[in-house]
Amino acid sequence: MVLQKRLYYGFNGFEVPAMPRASRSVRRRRLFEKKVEDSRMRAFDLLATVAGELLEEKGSSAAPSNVSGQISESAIRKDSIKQEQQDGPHSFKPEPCDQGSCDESASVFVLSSQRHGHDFSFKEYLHSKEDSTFGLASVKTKSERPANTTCAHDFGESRKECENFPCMICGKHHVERGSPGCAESHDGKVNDEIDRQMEVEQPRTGSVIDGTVVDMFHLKDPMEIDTKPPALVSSDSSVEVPLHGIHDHCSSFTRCQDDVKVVSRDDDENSSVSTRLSTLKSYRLSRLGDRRIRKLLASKHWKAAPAMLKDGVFSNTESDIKPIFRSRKICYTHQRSQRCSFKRRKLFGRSLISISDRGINGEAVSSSPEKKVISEATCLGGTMHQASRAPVTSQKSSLESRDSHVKLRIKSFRVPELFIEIPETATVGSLKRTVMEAVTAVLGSGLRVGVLLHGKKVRDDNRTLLQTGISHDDKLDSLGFTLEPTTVHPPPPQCSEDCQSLLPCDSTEPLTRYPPVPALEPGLPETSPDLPLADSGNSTEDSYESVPFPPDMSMEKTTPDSKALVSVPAMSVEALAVVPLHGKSRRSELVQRRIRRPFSVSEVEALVQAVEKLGTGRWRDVKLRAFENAKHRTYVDLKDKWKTLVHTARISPQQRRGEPVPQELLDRVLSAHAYWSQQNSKPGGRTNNNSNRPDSPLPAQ
DNA sequence: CTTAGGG
DNA sequence: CCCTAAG
Repeated sequence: MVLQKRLYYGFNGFEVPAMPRASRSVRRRRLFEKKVEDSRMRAFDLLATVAGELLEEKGSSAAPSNVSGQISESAIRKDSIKQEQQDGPHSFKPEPCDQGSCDESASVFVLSSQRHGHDFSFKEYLHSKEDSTFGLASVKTKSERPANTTCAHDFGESRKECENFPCMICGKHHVERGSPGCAESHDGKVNDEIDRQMEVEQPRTGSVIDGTVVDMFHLKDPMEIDTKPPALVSSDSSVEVPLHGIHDHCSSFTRCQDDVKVVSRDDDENSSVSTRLSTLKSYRLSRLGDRRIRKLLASKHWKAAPAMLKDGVFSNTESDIKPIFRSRKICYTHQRSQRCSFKRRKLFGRSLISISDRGINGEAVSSSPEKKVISEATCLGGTMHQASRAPVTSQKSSLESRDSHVKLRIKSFRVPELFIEIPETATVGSLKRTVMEAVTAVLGSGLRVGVLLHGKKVRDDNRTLLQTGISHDDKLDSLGFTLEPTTVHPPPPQCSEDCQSLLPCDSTEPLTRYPPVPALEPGLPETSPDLPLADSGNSTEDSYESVPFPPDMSMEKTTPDSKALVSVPAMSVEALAVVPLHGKSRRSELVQRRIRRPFSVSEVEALVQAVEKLGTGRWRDVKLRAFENAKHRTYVDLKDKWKTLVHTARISPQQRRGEPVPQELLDRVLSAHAYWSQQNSKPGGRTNNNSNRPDSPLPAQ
């Protein structure tokens, strides 16, 4: 029946411009932390990495607020470079992909800062593929400083301790300060570790990219690493804050387009046209177990620990980051998760979104160790710098004061590769919507932010910025953020964990796939004839799918110059003291709230029509009837909308807000509401006659 | 999973 | 929209 050809597009990823910091009101929304029970919660791959700049609040309250939403890598580079030049303080140098076959491999942007005559640079950025719940990055210093310190921690072994996300804290600071213990782990030390690890791991995962070993390894739980709160930072606190940017080859959407792989095939044939396709298929198969999986996920992985909700202090930190996710909430309770799952299912409807390994691979590749890009840190004096250059004394004082804030500027997030499947007959519009959907789903299906400090992941959510050193510039040579999937994709039935680990990197298997967009298609199941409105509703629904995302979100138009300023308030030490470091809270995740999507008049009309026919109390049916294709409208949403409609209809027009709903509709709402209220209240009587379940249209209309 | 309601 | 208790 469905013989139309479908196109598969693979996006290697694209840049998502950073978002401006959300308003307090938005952030006020409580954040919950979810604990991931199953350590194996290996999300697939890391979705994005972000380079951020951190500023000490002091004096730089008016940090630049433009986000650079680079569209293409080159653009990014230029941008960055340009910016750098402007800012002066940092030297920025994109790492060229010099490796022969590394055409696709990414390049690493490195900003190094010069501190005490040493250059720091983001040397590599690696992501774990297996337990890819986390990405891993390591920082290498320009080795003027031999890596001789040794850390007692062995980062390797913990492959299975997924929960223990790898985290390395490379703190030059530490070295310089000669801190004892693991704190020393950093710089060369870590790198060595990594390199070694890589060597070891490589064969196992067999991930070789462009001849460069790009594998992942796992480190012990960062927590394990004695990341002691930075002692009051001293001296160099006035050092410039370097900006480290990391981008992989496909960091930008535009760029990815070049890379878009379009494979046209018959859905029922050539099941293995290419790796990608086969991959797609496998995913499709995996969908079969969707339900079961969801349940599993819900019960197994999402048994959130509401108890952690009160870890308050961190909430603050995270709340500030939250905006990045477009106000999406992450499931944190069992039920919630179910719902999320449900939604996800719906959202994906016939489409699954997959986040391919590419993301990770790409990232990893991008930072091939061999590549060396160390730009000399040069100029200083940018505004930001100046800010951070505040006298030590002031720094200290700021540290002491509980009001000190840390300001971060996230240049952009990178969303990993996406795969979508869409009929050839689909319109460009639907393609756009589909992509949007995919993006939305990916972004909304649960992402959490990872924080990288000096290329190392900071896993301890209970740590304050102060403790972590994020509030000290001297410790902030680089602060990075990563977007990580919170979803747990159960390993393919046929594959065991090992299998996964053995998956070749090259196979950019899509984790999610986007099926064709139904709308606009001729052969789509039409709505029942007796529901004209529903039809319109349906058709419109889809259009709603293309939720108007914030401009900066749309890949089509990104604002290159804008920069988001995300600030993370530093927490007072005292506050921290109160917060116990529960081991659990480590693996917590943020929950994002769904994006708000106001009902349009046409949607309202469809809703009204459906309710008139079905009555209240049958939201499921209403949904199916009028919003079947509106994946983002759940029956609960419809119910809620009806509730508000009734309310709206009762209040004076002046009190109404939002897109005005035609009075006519409101009248119908009241009418229907009254009718069904009565109908529902007196069920006893002649149920049959009067209101037969199926559909008893409102009498007088 | 659905409903129904409170938040 | 979210969150939940109930069914």
